[in-house]
Amino acid sequence: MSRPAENTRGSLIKAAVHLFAEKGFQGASVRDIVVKARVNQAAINYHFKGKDGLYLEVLKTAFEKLTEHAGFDPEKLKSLSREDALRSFVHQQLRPLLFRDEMSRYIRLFAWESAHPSKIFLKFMATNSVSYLTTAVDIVRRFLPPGTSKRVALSVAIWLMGQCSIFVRNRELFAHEPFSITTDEPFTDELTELITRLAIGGLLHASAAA
Amino acid sequence: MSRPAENTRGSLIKAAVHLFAEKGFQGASVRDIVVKARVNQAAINYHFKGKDGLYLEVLKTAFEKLTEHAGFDPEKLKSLSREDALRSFVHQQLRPLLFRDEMSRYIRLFAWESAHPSKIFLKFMATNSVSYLTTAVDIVRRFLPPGTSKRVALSVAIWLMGQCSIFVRNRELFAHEPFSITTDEPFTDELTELITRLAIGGLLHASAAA
DNA sequence: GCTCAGTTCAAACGGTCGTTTGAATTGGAA
DNA sequence: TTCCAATTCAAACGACCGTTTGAACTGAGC
Repeated sequence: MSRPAENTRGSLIKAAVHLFAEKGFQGASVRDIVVKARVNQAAINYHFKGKDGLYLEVLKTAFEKLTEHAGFDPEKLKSLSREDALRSFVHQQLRPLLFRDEMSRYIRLFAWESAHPSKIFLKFMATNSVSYLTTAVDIVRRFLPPGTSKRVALSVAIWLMGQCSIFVRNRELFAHEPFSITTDEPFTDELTELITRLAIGGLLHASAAA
Repeated sequence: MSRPAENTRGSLIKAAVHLFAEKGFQGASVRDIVVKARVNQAAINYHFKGKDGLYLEVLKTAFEKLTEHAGFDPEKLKSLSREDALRSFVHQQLRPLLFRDEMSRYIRLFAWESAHPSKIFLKFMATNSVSYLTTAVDIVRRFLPPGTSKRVALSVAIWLMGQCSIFVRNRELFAHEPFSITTDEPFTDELTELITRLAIGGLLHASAAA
């Protein structure tokens, strides 16, 4: 295998990340991508067996980078108190706020999918999202009563992630009027504390009521 | 002008609302729309000067209906207890989960826009998102200490909306493996109660700590 | 030198897209 | 009834889509 082959693959993925993030899967044509990547038209089909294959590879890259930057260790969380584990989780969820450029492109990729997920994305999520989710479920279960159903625990885990994701997802919108929220490190730390406190309160309250 | 002309316009808009909401602007073809509306292929160009013109009209309709229906009455919320006001707000936010009424379809139209906002949509958000947000701020302020800063109150309001929006935004994703959450009416009601309880707990806890 | 996978390339394929065309149809006004 | 503008219609247009093709090129191994 010659070296240029890897170059072609790499530049195709890089160009595809940019264009899929900007225009979505349907909006970015293979011709747009090969022009940006400076490779031949047929390269996508040769290296990735079609546009779908390239997209799958892009999703893999995005997920890897996101989890890598989030970088939480499920084992480490278990050694912490439930409050500290929750705080650590929230902090990691909010970390993309600090990495503006590359990370926001990956988040944007997933934003496209949430409205109408493609089959590729669904297949991908079915296998790859489990670790994220089980971590969240494990944390909230330490606050919930022992008998709490799977469905409720799952809902609460999603509830927890929603409190963080809205800030991450709409970071650009909130940066402008009338919100004017600048997501620098002090704000992120402050927000981590705020959300952690709010979430713990909710969990304890719901737990006591049940 | 004859009567059938208005029928054609109306059924085109109605069909377009359905298909744009379901598939997005790019995903819904003019052929899909005219088939669903049971009109001729050329009707869109005759009545709306193209697919863009139809989309503009659809967005206008959605804007009108949403602002006119407004979701809820801020005055009415003030007459309720703070707990009931919160529950009402949460319930309203979760309404799109049921995907039954036309209002949910309009909200879904905007979900598509959030990934790749058009200029029309951005102008709309600048003027209309404020009312939603101030409503949320008003509600959370009834739980927070009197001296709470504007910035914190705003963050808490966003926090509250995030808990609901994650379910709405990712409804379709959560419907599949490994989540398998079917958002029927019983579940939505249950979720309303759950989120309300969690949110109230968080607000009281944060309030007491401050 | 020659061989031969691996890789790149220009060109074309069949299909769908949004839009245009020009004739046929409709229904109220003269 | 005749007229005429508004509307509907079947058919086609050109552009773009993802993909395929077969030949040309590349470079390590013999």
